[in-house]
Amino acid sequence: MALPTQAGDFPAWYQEVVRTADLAENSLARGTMVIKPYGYAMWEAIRDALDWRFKHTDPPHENVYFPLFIPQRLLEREKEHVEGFAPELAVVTHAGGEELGEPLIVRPTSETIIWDTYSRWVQSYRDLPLLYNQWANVVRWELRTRLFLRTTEFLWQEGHTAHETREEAWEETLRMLDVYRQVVEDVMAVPVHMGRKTASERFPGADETFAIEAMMRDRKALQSGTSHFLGQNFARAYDVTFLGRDGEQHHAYATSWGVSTRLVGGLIMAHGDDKGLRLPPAVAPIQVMIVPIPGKTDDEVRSVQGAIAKLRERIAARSWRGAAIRVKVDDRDDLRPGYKFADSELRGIPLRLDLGSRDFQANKITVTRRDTGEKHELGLDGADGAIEGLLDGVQQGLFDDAVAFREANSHRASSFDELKQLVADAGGFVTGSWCGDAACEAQVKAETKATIRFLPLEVEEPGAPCIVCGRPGVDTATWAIAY
RNA sequence: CGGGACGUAGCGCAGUUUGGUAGCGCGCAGCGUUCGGGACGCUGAGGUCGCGGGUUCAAAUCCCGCCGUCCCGACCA
Repeated sequence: MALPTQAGDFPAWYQEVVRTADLAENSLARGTMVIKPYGYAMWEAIRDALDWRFKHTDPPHENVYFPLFIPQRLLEREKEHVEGFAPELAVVTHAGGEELGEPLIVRPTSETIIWDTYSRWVQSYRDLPLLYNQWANVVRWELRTRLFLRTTEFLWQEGHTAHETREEAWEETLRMLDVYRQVVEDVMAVPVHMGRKTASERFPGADETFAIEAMMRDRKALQSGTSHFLGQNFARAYDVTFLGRDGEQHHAYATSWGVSTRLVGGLIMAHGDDKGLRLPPAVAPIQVMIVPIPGKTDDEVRSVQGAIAKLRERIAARSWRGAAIRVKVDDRDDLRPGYKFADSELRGIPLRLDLGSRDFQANKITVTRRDTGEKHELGLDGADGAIEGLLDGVQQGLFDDAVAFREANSHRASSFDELKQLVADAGGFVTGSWCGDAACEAQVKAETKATIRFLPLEVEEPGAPCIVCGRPGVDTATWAIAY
């Protein structure tokens, strides 16, 4: 279980944590997984935080649901889009005991069916904007899969908006990217960079793709969410036109944005350590675990149990970040305390309270922070009052840890040799000047396996020559090996 | 699709070279001793050895065919 120092060993550690912490397991169908209650609860916490923010933007978004199946001809309307997704489509050719006249695609994403529908919903500029999101599953026939990070079927949300003007759609694209940043940083305690993608990493059919990029504990990058400015491409392909204020017909402008259950994988890999998961309290299905340490005599057992029951109630009656504190007593009577300590750590529970008869007699209780391992002694009577502050501490501590780790593993390169050496020896993020040519980008990938993870949100002239070819740089790029 | 490895109990594996009663660790069930950092003893349950065919007195083991999984690469939230 030791956290590997070599990137190549990381998958084994990851697999082990996902399995032993009881988050998910492989299922029978190729590349798919069964998400178990503990793992699903983590997803729910992330999902709810996102959903709330979608609904509280100005103007707000609403949820809708579109079908799982997409008629093949519909998908084929947008050329770049269909070419991008063709290799990874699952197609239903038989149903009801017969071969279908027209195959049905299992959605890999829903732009096509949604924009076909929007063509009937939009006639006037007064119908705009459409600000809709759906929570759904999608299927992409990936060649290699890994629990949560890349599965054949995954859960996600996809926002699809239609706008009157280019400016408005552009703003929406960046607004939702920032919503992702907020949730991933504030709730998951994972710091991210927001940036533009290069043309080669762009979503098929998008004019511009933005992403949030996080660093994992093995120093590899994980694209954690994307927000696309789709221009008028889908409006043209699906005839979404409206009569404008000027009395003329116009094509609507589009955005789409999504995050998936991959975030759960990112959470595990951004915070995990030798002992297993480390969960930020905002995501933790159980925030506080109370471990009773039974005494020798029946009297002792009873008094400890009584004290724990009272403490549990007092903690559960308190709230943190607007919700009741999720507290549990590990009352499994067939396990020894040492096992329960390790189990609580493996599952990443932010705070553990140990109470035995010695504590009870001294009227105190020991609290252990999962993120740092620090132990504090609290008075038994006022212990519940300290929990909120401690949860704040863990939430902030994990974020600060991750920021420090990322900064320690971010480097600048001024030459190709330096880039190659940094990627090979140090790993992490390497920033340098780039001429904008896809050939230079491809050369770096071929020689180092590193790809450009992001460019700054605004084009920024680096004022230095491209570190690959030496021609004038037009952008500042950050390279990394990615998941 | 190219290169490599593997398929034996719920999980992790040994046994295959050299054919001869199906094994180990963890987990699981019962009982007892334990219990402040992953306890121990005893007893027990659990297996069409991936599938199909062949060779043989006898196949997890040898031969042929098929299926599946994992790892490295190309694809990707």
